[in-house]
Amino acid sequence: MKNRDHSALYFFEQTTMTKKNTTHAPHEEHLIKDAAELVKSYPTVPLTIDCVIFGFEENKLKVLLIKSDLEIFNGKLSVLGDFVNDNEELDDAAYRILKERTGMNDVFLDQVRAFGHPGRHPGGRVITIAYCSLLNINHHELKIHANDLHWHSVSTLKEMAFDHKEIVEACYKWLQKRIQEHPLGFNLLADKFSLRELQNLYEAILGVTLDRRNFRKKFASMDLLIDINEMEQDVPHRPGKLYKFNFEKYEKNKRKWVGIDF
Amino acid sequence: MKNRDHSALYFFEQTTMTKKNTTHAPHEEHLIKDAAELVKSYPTVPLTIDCVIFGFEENKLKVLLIKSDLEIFNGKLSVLGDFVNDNEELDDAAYRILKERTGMNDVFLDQVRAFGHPGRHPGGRVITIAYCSLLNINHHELKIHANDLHWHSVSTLKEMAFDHKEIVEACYKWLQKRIQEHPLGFNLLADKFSLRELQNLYEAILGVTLDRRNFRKKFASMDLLIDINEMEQDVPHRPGKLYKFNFEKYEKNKRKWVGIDF
DNA sequence: GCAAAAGTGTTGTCCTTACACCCATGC
DNA sequence: GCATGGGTGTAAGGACAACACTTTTGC
Repeated sequence: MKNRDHSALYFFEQTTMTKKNTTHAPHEEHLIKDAAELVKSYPTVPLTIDCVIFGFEENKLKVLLIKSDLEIFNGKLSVLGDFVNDNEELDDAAYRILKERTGMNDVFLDQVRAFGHPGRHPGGRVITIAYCSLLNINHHELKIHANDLHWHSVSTLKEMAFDHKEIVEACYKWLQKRIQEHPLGFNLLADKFSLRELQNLYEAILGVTLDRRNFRKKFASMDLLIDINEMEQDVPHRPGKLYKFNFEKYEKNKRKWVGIDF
Repeated sequence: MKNRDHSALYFFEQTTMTKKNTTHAPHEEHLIKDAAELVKSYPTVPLTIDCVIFGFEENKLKVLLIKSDLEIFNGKLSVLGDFVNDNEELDDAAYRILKERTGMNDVFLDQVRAFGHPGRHPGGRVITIAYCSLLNINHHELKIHANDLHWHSVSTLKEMAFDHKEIVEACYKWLQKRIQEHPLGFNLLADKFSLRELQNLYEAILGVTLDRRNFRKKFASMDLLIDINEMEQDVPHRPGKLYKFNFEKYEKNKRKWVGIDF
């Protein structure tokens, strides 16, 4: 069968059961009538969500941490977590936790992945699903300081409670990848920002230094920044121009992506 | 504070507690001594894993499905799932399920994400974690045909049981992205393969047509294919050269990745 | 006037794309 | 000899990397 002459869509319009199946009669003898009973027979496990909330301040990437209130961890740091309520959407639970801890709910929040190592919680098996967020520290003064809630530099993380070091690192890698493919960064700058601030942010998150001219050219060629004809104020050097990100245009054009590269 | 003159690493060597913390005494009054009791107080939920196993045959991408044995779904299709045993690693559970259903365990398997919509299972709330795999259909004859296990064309999926349509689609998107950044595709070709086979695979998975010369140049420039000086046999046209993928070299060189693009 | 950062252009290299012809094999 | 896919090269355009000097402001 030839392919080259077919449009790509053609592949996706064909019926393709393998022959093997047609030689077997369907097995309909043991259908389960009571789904609820089936589910009751499953083992169950406590489920939590951990929110890894990154912020940016003084040109450093930070992450919001508390001291674990488990005595066994002896004051080690932990990310913000809580259990998921019965019949609560996972995403909703994540936003609830974020709101409970920071008062914010106008922040994107993405699921990263589940962590379920049986020994990860000293009190028994607990599955956790990590969510990741990025927000502007100066937009969210911490009103609660229970458990020593604070922004901690990502670069100086030592031991943490549970497997939270691993979770933070997984989220950090996820973030590094994500910020290169999506305009996350603008969520953690002020509404108006200078190109220098934008570059500092990328450099801090990616852990690299970038050529200033090339960086500016890159964003200029994307044509997604709006020059608002304002300048920085109160800086101890020549003030830079301020921009806004053109979210509308970004949403319209999105990403036409094909590019094998590994 | 200036950044431009510092190496990237410098950012990651600094201590950065915010001032806010130092103005608050630690709250040590309510430490929890009994972690097990704490965990016992959490709600629990059944946890399953669903394996979305993609295969490639006759230039079409397929996915391994069974008929749901829940009467309520009336024979609708479902991916391979099972609950996670007590104290079983999530990854282990995924490999166990894959092995139970296909007999295989030399296949990569990656977690995609968790699905936890409260209404997704008719028997009550069940959280599932989707794992995704890609394998060579011809390496794995299906020995079990319980529940009408079969390879189903990805392009003709209709309604499915549970939220499995959503899960398959999420995994398909994940796969499309993943195969462009990682050499997954070689797992589902024979050990020796022609460039045409490789291209067919990419075209089928990505749903595009690619220019043959450019495709070949791309892989030639990567220099990750080993020309084994053999030719295709028994093809009804001019035979092509056969290659192997140089996994060793790939592993050594990996990916030095920075490239903002959205 | 000095320190600090803003702003700006060019060149070379590489990657990507588009495109057309002859070749080897089976039938 | 014909049908099918294998194999190849080139030119143009775009993206990226490297690189240095002048300008503006606060102090």
